[in-house]
Amino acid sequence: MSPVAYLCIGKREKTKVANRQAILDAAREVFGDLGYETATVRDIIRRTGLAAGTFYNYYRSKEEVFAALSDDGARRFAPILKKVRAESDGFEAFVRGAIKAYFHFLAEEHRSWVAQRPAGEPHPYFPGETPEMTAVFAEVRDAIQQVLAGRSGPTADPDYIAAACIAIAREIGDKMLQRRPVDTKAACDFAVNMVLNGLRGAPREAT
Amino acid sequence: MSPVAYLCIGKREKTKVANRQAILDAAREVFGDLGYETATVRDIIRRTGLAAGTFYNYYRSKEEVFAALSDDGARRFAPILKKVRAESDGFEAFVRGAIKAYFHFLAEEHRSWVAQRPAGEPHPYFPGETPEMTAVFAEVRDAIQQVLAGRSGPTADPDYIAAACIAIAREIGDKMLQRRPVDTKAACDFAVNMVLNGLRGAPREAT
Amino acid sequence: MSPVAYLCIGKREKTKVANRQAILDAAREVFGDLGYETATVRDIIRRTGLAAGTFYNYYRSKEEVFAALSDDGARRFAPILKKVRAESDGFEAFVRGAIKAYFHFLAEEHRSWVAQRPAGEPHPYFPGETPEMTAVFAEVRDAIQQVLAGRSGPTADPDYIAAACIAIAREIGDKMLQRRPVDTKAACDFAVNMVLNGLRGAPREAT
Amino acid sequence: MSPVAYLCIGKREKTKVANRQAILDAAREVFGDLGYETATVRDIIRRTGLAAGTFYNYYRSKEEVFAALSDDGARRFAPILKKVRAESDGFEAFVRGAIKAYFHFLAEEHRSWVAQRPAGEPHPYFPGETPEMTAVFAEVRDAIQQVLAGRSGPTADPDYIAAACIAIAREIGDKMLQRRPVDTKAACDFAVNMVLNGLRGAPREAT
DNA sequence: AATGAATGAGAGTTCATTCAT
DNA sequence: TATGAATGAACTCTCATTCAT
Repeated sequence: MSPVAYLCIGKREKTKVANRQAILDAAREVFGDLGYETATVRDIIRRTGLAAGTFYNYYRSKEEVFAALSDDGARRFAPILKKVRAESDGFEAFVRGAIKAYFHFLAEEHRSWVAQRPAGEPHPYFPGETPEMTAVFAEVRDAIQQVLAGRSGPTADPDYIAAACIAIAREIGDKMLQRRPVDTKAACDFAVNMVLNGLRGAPREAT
Repeated sequence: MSPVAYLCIGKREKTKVANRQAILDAAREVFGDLGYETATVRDIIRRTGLAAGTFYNYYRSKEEVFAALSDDGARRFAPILKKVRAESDGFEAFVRGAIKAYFHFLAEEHRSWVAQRPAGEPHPYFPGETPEMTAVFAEVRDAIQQVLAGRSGPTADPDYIAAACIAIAREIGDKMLQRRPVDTKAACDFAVNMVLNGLRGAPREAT
Repeated sequence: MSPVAYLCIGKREKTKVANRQAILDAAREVFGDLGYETATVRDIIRRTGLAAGTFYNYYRSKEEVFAALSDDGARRFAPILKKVRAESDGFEAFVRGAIKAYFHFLAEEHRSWVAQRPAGEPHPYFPGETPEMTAVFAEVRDAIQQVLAGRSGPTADPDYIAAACIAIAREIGDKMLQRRPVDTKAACDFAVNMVLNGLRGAPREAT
Repeated sequence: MSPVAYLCIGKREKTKVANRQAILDAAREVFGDLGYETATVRDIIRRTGLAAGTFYNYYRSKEEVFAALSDDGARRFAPILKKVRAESDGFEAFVRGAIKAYFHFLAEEHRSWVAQRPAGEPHPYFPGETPEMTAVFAEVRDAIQQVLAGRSGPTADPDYIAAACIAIAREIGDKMLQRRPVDTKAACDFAVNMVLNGLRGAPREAT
């Protein structure tokens, strides 16, 4: 409408992108604070300062913004993980690199989504179940299984192995974030040790 | 009330007990299917065929039936765990016994509560987060920490150790239940191996 | 069934009367404490120690027990009022006698039904609206109107007069019960004065 | 929000105000018909034709709409009463003015809230207990007591006096509204007479 | 595109009443 | 007749979503 509309990136355009991001950020915080079920769309848009209806211009539902959050997390962690794989020489190096990367990613993320586990609530929402992390774990699982598949000799139960590794990383990562100060080095050492020593027995059986 | 109440149980008492159990069972299923938050009291009573109000003759709220479920699970697992501790000679024996007991408990339980993870749902409720298991894990954590505390020499990070052990047991137990046939022996071997080997490194650091 | 059933007044018979009275008494208390609307049938039967269903053997509904309470109150006050009328010589004597009788009746009644006016509640239930008193006022209204009708010369607005007298008696009676000590004499004097002097003007107009 | 909000009112704002008023009016009617306790939020919104949830966009609870109604009534009557006090020379003039003002206020109000006393109902809600009137009476009580306090010589029981005056005004006002045609003049004369003559005796005692 | 009031299905819960025992 | 568990309609209130502005 305005004659210069095609010259500058319209304020509207910028707002559109900014709003999408604002909603995403707010959703991350709110899901972190309240959990997926407890969180309401109102909680999310209230935190953005936008109007209720505006939410639906960007996401069709609470579920969709959750999915978007997963994508977002995965999209940021995926390249990190890929780099680790490329640079790792052997399974041990990969495990060490991946856990380290994950713990740093965890620590550096907005702490906003760290679950505030409300005491009385029976069903807390914990970091590893964050939309972002759910997607991350899927990536990790694939990576582990591909690495294992590439190893010489048949490997015992790659599905169990991936599950156990992720369980350890998730649980220790969670505990790590609850401590002050957050000590990624110590957590990393513990988790890597646990995984590598733990697996030392298992694959051997298969040899 | 009647002095012979414990000898002859009237039909009323029988249905009362049966209803209480029916609600508990329905709640287990519904929580398993939908998760604590999504599940509604109506979902629970609908599954029993009872009337809406009847739920409140037995439990005062959704939260209370959840707690009852936790108690129920814990009450049944606690003595098993205690027996394992009493009969175990050393940490390894305890771990082996506890994991075995847990996996058998898991397998023998009503399969009713096995989460049906509906594909599209963003926030599944998985077995290890079952009310029953939540309580069980608390018991296990205590047991591990007591056993660790009793060992000679300072041990590295009992909190991390307990967390990792439980994470493995939970995750592998979950995976185990998803396979057909359910092979407790294999799952048990894997988990025990993982835990014992995994920990072999960690405590050593502390010596 | 028992062979002597027709000889003695069965325990059942006695219980039946006693239960009816117990429910009535409980209802009086509960209506007094909570108000008609807030009070529940459960509240009433709980106070009697009887079972929920038993209530319905005696009264068909909450409304019916309320009506019974009204009758009860009226039945006890009616003869008192009748006696006052019979013994009163002239309007003044009647008013004096009736107010005195009412205030004593009020003071001597079980204090149970004195409204506990819960502070925050917007709509308290006050003594004059007690089922018993509602019926009493109807009687008084009739008495006043009959007395006025019997007087020589047409009287101004007997309906207004009755309303005003009752309003004063009710309101002052209420206030009286709230004071410690309860001083029926002072309240009585005030109310009688108010009514008699107040009316002195009104009927005169009609002469 | 818009800087000219007070100049041009958008259609939205208009309906918003209209809805708020519609709910208030409906509440007045419903409270009048059913009484505070019996009335439900559903009853209120049903009468407006709005959706159930809409009620909560305006009032947080039944209690809040009741309070709003009280405020509304008091806000409109308070200035009238204040004017009467300012213009009245002496107690008699004040009483006469206040009662007249009250009766006119009563008559001119939306008749909507005139209680429809359904015959069978055991616990009618009568005008004087209307949320609006409850607030009004509090004001009147204060006014009477202040006027009495300002009089020369100690006065007998100002609390009883206020109670009696209000009782008369309330009751006669109520009766007045039930008659056709509504004759404020007659009711006013009767009530004023009653109050002034009635009090003529009482204060004298104290002299 | 942004707004925010309106919507109405559905949540948890209560309670007068019924009915098998 | 007494019991008290079962019933289910109705309540207050929430919230994802729609839609007129």
